[in-house]
Amino acid sequence: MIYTKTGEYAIRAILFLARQPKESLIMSSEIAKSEEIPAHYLAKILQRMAKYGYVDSFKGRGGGFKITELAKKSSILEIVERVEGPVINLKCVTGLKECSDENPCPLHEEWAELRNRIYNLISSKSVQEVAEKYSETLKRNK
Amino acid sequence: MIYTKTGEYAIRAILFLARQPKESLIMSSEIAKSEEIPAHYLAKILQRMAKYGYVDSFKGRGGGFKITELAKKSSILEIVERVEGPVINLKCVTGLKECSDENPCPLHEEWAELRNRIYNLISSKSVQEVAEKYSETLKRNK
DNA sequence: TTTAATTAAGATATTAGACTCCCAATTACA
DNA sequence: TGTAATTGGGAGTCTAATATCTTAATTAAA
Ligand code: SF4
Ligand code: SF4
Repeated sequence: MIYTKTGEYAIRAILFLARQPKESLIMSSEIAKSEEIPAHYLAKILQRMAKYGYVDSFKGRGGGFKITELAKKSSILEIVERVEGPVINLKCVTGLKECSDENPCPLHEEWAELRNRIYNLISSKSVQEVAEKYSETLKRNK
Repeated sequence: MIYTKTGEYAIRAILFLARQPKESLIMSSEIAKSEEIPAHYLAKILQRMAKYGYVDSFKGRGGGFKITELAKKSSILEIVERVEGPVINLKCVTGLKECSDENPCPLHEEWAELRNRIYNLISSKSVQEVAEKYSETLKRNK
């Protein structure tokens, strides 16, 4: 896993919201059930995402959440980093402390390339793009 | 980070031992100091590695540890998995639960390739190879 | 106006990993 | 023979992430 559960839940929730019909309000409990995420824990995450402007929240009966334009335009990496803290821990495959720029370990070169590609993979596409393509896949296989 | 601290410490310790002159005994505390690893914690890890046959241990005054042939031939992945538990958690970049073989998310294809390359990177070279190449680098830059 | 449904917020509980401490067993050396 | 230096092993502490629980605030509907 590249990120923590908190980050994973956040992404699963936001991608779920991104696949819903425009303007529809989804309850926290509904997302939790569909995505098999602990309900109260998810509620906290949604709360935070509301503060960050990734979802709009509506209290009271008939209330719920919907994704914002900001979130649609954001990358997965951006959202995860916002939710779970400063930086995803992808410094190193090996996690060796001994390395330095002058003394890279023998795995460094290939690792550096892979690391960049991973970052690119989760930062170059918007949530909306990912969600749309995924919806198509789901439709095709129905 | 791909693995836990425990796994990281194990690898740093074993690579440190692999760089030492043949047959020399190194104390746990010495490794801890050189590699900046909490001493007592490392002691535990070495204890376990002794059980697994990755290091030979010698008690009493003048005692210490040395790497075994088994460890030299093993890959980094093998040792980490043995020390820190069944499997390294590299299932997914995104960590999405929603995916299945029939419904892969849009990132799956590239991710699967990267994941394989990471596994390959840490499983195709032996500890000895990695240690030797690293020793050369250190020598060159001295 | 009352009740039910929903999010907001804060407090608490659980867990796993990381780390520390203590003492027993072993061995070398004075 | 005794003392110091080492690993072995068990128990315990600390911490952050994860998860749960409880109450307040808000809103819609009865
Ligand atoms: S040199 Fe690179 S791959 Fe090797 S331990 Fe350092 S960061 Fe990791
Ligand atoms: S389809 Fe692949 S990349 Fe996407 S969530 Fe599943 S395992 Fe991860």
